Amino acid sequence: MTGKRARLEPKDWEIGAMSYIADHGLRALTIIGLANALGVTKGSFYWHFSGIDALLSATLGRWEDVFTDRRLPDYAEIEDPYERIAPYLVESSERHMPQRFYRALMAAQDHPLVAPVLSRIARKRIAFLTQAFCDMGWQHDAAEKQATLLYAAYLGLLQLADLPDGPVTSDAVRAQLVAHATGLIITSPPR
Amino acid sequence: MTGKRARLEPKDWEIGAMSYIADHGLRALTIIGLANALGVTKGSFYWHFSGIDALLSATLGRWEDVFTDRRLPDYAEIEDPYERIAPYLVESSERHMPQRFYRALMAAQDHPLVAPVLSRIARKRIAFLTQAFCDMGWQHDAAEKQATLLYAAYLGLLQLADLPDGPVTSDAVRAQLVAHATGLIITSPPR
DNA sequence: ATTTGTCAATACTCTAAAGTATGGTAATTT
DNA sequence: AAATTACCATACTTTAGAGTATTGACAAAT
Repeated sequence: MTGKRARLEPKDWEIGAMSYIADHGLRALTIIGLANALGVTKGSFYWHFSGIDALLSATLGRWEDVFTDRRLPDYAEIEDPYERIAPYLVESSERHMPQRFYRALMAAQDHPLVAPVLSRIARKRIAFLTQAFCDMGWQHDAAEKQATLLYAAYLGLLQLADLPDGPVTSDAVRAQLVAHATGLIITSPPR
Repeated sequence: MTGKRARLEPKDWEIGAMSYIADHGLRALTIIGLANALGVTKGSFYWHFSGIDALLSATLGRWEDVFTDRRLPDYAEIEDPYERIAPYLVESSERHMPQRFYRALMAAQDHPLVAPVLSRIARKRIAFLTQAFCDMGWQHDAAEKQATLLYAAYLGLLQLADLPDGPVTSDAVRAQLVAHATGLIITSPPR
């Protein structure tokens, strides 16, 4: 026990919602459940937010900002385009909060608040990858296809990775697979 | 109006559940909602099934049987391994009921009844693809990685394909992408 | 034609979670 | 120190959907 009663601001709810969604899925998010997880009651929630949609919007906004908009520029500064893409793909084999949260969003693609976010993110990232492939010598058109394919593989791996008892459950297999995919997809253009 | 009152058997509920899930997602499936869609009330439902889990199990079983267990043997008889795989990948760019249902299941990977089904399906299909790559001259180990990667790309494309306003929304783009992926992944082993 | 069995409609109860209203407590301000 | 503000708890109401019990209608069998 902390002895002190919890005292929250909107940010805390948004971050709490992220882990909650990452852990239990978006559809499992309830005000009461999250309030419990944060050690308060919903009386607190309605002080900060008008309803569950308001919380969701804020949470999605924060996530898009922190994990995409602020990250891509950093990556973009890496000179070697290969080094710029590779670590990105490696992430697909990890299962930390951001990946798990992303998976939860994909699982709720049909949600009206989620769909536009996912579309934007996909586009931003594919644009980023396309640029990298261009820097490796690909024609823009082919680079875009290559980037999209890479992104699709990334999504699929993410998917397979948290399938219990699935074909890529073990860490070793996932690592090998990422290496394989990297070698096959992240290459210079064929002559 | 048919004039005749609807008169259903379990099979009808299972098939109805498939399209309902394909259309609205698994978590949106409710007994009352499905009953309405079928033109009856839940009084009918509880005659045929003990509860929603019973319906789900039956539906998943039917789907696994019809769309995987009965289909792979047919494909397997095709001589040319390339021809055996390619049409399979093309399916990822379609959005008919089976694909949409599959997507809905992926979106509910965490559901206790769904997870094992998805794991089995993934394994069966990857095994099938692995065999095909072996027939193309790949070593078993590399063939398996290649198959898994192909399957991941397949899942990712499925995902991207029904993202509204996403990067692969148009039919033309999807077709091009499938062609691109086919050329890159479904090849003879490198010498 | 009567009976029996099969399937569906109606009318309940029960539960989880949303949302609201109000009162309570700690921190900050004055 | 008193008052104000910010935040939280409690006690409601409301709603959707699960599940149950009973009654009703049509079909098949006898």
